[in-house]
Amino acid sequence: MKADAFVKNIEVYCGNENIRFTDARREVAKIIAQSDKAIGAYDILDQLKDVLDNPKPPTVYRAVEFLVEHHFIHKIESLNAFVSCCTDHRHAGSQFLVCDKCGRVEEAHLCSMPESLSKAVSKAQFSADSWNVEVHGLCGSCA
Amino acid sequence: MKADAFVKNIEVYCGNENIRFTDARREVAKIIAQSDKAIGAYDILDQLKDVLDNPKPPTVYRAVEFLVEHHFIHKIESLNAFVSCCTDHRHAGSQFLVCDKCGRVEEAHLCSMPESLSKAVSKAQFSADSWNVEVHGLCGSCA
DNA sequence: TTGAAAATTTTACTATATAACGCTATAAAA
DNA sequence: TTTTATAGCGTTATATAGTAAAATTTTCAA
Repeated sequence: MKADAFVKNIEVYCGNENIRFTDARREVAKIIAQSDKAIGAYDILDQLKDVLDNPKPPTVYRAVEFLVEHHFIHKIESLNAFVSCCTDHRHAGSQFLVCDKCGRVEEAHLCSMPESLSKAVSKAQFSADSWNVEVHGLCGSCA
Repeated sequence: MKADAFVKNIEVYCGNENIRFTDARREVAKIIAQSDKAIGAYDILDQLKDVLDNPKPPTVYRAVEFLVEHHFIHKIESLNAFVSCCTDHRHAGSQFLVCDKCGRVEEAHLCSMPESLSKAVSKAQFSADSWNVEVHGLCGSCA
């Protein structure tokens, strides 16, 4: 099961790094990994109520903050929702293909910032820390 | 003055297209153009109170919806805020450089989707309608 | 001058996100 | 083992962002 492997992976990471993997973090991670779409904080909260005692918004937001910081999940800004990150790599950049019909989100994996973009960045004398692309449209199954 | 020219431009457009340029639309456009940063809906609302009689959130949201639809402003998703669009072109894609220090937003102007990205999109058999890039970092003056 | 279309106003509400504060658990040092 | 520092949590309250729906007004053309 995908979600279990995902959680296991975080567990190992936290063990190595001496970071605490608390119940709230574990359950939120699991909920996000189990969802086949990007999932919003309050939907996470609803599901969290089944496994934790009376969780409140900050419980969710703290957990997602943790998971984002450590690159286990991403926030899709145009949806105010979260997806699990399937791969391991640390990246300054992320790219998502968001299907406006079925809601599924696929992550692209560009190794580096596209040249036309990095040119524009340096032309503007801008120093980039992170970059995020969100492409909206229709996925293969919905097109 | 930049904001005046901006408003004038919309006025002309609306004249040509037979679209109404109401007070709310005009004032919201002016407020956004006058701001040197991306500005949120409720900050717009605050300023709007000085020039309109008791405006409420829907007043702002309708106006920005109009301005976004007609490509006069953009929404910066990672900030939940709006910037005026300096150029005229219709684009399926937009790119922003957001300074995390001073808050200024610069728009890049890629003519087309970067090749590495469009490759990833077609590889995923995805049909793209629109794409948006938000680069965070430090601008030239703040670096 | 009236009627259809477009836009607005208003009220109320839903959704998203964070501040603040005190308490608890854990880890690390003494 | 006790102390101490810190990370994390629970709780309350509230801030910020965004929308639904219905009544009303404005506009413009027939």
